[in-house]
Amino acid sequence: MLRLTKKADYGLMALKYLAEQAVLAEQAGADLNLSGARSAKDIAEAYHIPPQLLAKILQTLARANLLISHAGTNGGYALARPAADISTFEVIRAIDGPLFITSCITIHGACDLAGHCTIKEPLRKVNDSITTLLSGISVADLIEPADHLPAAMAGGLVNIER
Amino acid sequence: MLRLTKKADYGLMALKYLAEQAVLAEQAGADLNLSGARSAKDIAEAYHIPPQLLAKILQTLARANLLISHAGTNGGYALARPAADISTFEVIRAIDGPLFITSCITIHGACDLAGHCTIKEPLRKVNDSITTLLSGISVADLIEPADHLPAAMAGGLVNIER
DNA sequence: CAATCTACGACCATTTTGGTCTTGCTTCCA
DNA sequence: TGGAAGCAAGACCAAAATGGTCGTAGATTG
Ligand code: SF4
Ligand code: SF4
Repeated sequence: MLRLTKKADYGLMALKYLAEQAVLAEQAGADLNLSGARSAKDIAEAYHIPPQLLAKILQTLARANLLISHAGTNGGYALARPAADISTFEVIRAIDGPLFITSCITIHGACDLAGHCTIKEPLRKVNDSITTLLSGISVADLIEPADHLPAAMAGGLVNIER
Repeated sequence: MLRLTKKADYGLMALKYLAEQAVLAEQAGADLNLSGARSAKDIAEAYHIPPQLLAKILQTLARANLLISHAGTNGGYALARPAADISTFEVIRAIDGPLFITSCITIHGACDLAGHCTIKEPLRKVNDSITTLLSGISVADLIEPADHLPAAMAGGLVNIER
């Protein structure tokens, strides 16, 4: 249950890696435009994950406008936005699709028991809570765990009532 | 991603159903011992879900001490504890097994990149947060959405730092 | 133009999930 | 006392999701 797919896992790792590279490039005063661009192969090697698979993941990430790709020699991928502006939720959704907890929520009306299902609404709340939680965590937070996370969202998180 | 299996879904529905039955039985001043016991078939029919499958789910739930089973004519299942004392987390874990977000967390050390994975710890925090969230929601909360949910846990929920 | 990248889609193996069937055991009660 | 009604357990199977590969085509640079 509640398993994060390996693809999403890989994606997050790559994002984090790129975020680190961006920081390094900035420190070195490098060209801001392509700061920290790395090829799929480089990242794959750094983490020992199947290069071809990672490539595909990065492509979907690029399609979702989370990454900027640049083909050709010395090309590669770079973050489309500052790491702090990319939430883990976006990443996961981009990779694994918009599917969420129950079948009914996303594949709107797919579950044939939707009519006499009494558990649907409460579960949607749980779902929302998790979404909120994930949305509150940026890629930047992954690289250096932050304790300044939005306390504001706490209320919405545990609130199941309408 | 983060998909709740249908089995868990069914399980929750059944639990909720039994919780309602328990309330009804109590109101009618019925025998407290087997209050609201229902057969697997009854529940399955009420929600139009495959009876055999539901039966198996209820069995695992009974094995996990969440339900009490009683064989024989007029037998069936009843909640082992008051609905307010059964958390959705327990239910889900009983049915879908202890698997959680990343492979590394539960199948301790299964992921072969565990060594050079830098994302593991932060994800564990996220995982814990979801666990806490789920643990805070009881079956009783499903039947009648409560707004008196523990605000105390909010802090722990969003805290990713160590 | 050649090397180095990304882009995209088809394809396949493995695992997980959802669901069925069969067989056996327990309890009640007529 | 013997069914009927119920649970218990396991083998088994079909469909879907996941993880991963391959091949080909197009962009970019030097
Ligand atoms: S059973 Fe209810 S909660 Fe589950 S998918 Fe169907 S409608 Fe949604
Ligand atoms: S990649 Fe990292 S987070 Fe994902 S399973 Fe492996 S060790 Fe855990």
